[in-house]
Amino acid sequence: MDAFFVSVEELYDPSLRGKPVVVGGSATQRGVVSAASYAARKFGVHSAMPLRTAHQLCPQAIFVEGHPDRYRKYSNLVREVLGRFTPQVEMASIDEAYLDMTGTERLHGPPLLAAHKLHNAIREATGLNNSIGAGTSRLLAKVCSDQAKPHGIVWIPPGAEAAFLAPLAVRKIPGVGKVTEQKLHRLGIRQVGDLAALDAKFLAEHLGEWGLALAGKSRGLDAGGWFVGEIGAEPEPKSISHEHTFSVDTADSDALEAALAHMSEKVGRRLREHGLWARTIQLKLRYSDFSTFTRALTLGHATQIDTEIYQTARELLRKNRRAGAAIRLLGVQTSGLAPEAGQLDLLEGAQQERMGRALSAMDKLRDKYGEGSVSLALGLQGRFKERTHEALPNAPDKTAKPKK
DNA sequence: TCTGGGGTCCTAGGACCC
DNA sequence: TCTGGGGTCCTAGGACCC
Repeated sequence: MDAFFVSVEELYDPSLRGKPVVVGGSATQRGVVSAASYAARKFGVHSAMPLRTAHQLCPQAIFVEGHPDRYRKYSNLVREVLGRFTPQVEMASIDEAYLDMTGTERLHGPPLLAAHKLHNAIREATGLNNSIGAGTSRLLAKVCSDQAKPHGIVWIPPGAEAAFLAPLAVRKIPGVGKVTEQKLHRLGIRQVGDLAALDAKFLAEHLGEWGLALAGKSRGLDAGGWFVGEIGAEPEPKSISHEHTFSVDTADSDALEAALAHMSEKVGRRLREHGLWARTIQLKLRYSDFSTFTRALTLGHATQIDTEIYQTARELLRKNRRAGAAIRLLGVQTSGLAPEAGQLDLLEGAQQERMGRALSAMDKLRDKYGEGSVSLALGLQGRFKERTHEALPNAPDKTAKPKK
């Protein structure tokens, strides 16, 4: 999808159309640009840029808050359209998908015709601009769709892959970022054609396993960790996390632990939604100087219980934080996810099951009556009301049992 | 100009096991 | 008295993507 977040905002407020628009928050807020309209891009504004920088570059830009629910809604609409063309659809992100069109020629015609139908169908169903790349691999399709933007279609027929890729900058290959680009430049490699001309062994020597994958990509193949496997399988998440950058750095323990409790509840809730249990809890810490640390602990069993996640994260925080130092960001991540609770003795297992059911009931109450309607007895002194403005209600004392 | 939040994959070292 | 080879799990950090 082209400038997806901006385009969706334009649907809700047509007066934004054609103007420089930045999605991500106010111009003075801590944060970065999630999406910029093409009018804003003319001023050098792009995603991942600090909001304040964007404001300097383009003072007349309109800054709007992001609305994830709206984007999810339109993403689902697009997904429905894609499903009409082939069952083998893989959403690669909220605004990007791969379709395996193998064997659909009799239904949809040759690649370019099928792409046009799809392009129009998406536009009709959502009112949103989109770009389509078509080719013999996911890598090709992805690179083509980038070249097709905005609102275009690019198809590279079989056999033309290498010639199409050769003149492109190495940075155009998905997976080649700033660091790899610099590394390649130092080796005298600037274009994809330079890469393709090299011996795979040479690349492997300088870049390890990644070099081998690059050699394949430079020839238009789906190689390396990305892009392997069939299109269409919805993979289970490997980690679930929540993090928050404070609007002002803080060393206040109550505020930090309240934030941690809030994030633990968010993570626990999403684990339950996915029906997943986590064995590893990770704490993420960022100080004022932007130095960032992670500390993890793997439990003897798996959990999806808010309090257990919270207590583990809190221990990690208490043990590892630099005393007195102001903290910019805290995060809670869970990994080692499995669909079952796993190793527990019978008694503990039964307790976990009951706790899990109680929490799911709480989740339903929150759905119905709002986030503040129920809370776990997390024993908080502080309140967490950063940015989200959903302050936790006063928690009962530690001895209180969760209500039925 | 100070740098979000949600992810995936890779690397590398150490513990531990056979 | 010096010191293998393979494998898995865990931890920490980093590149990269949207």
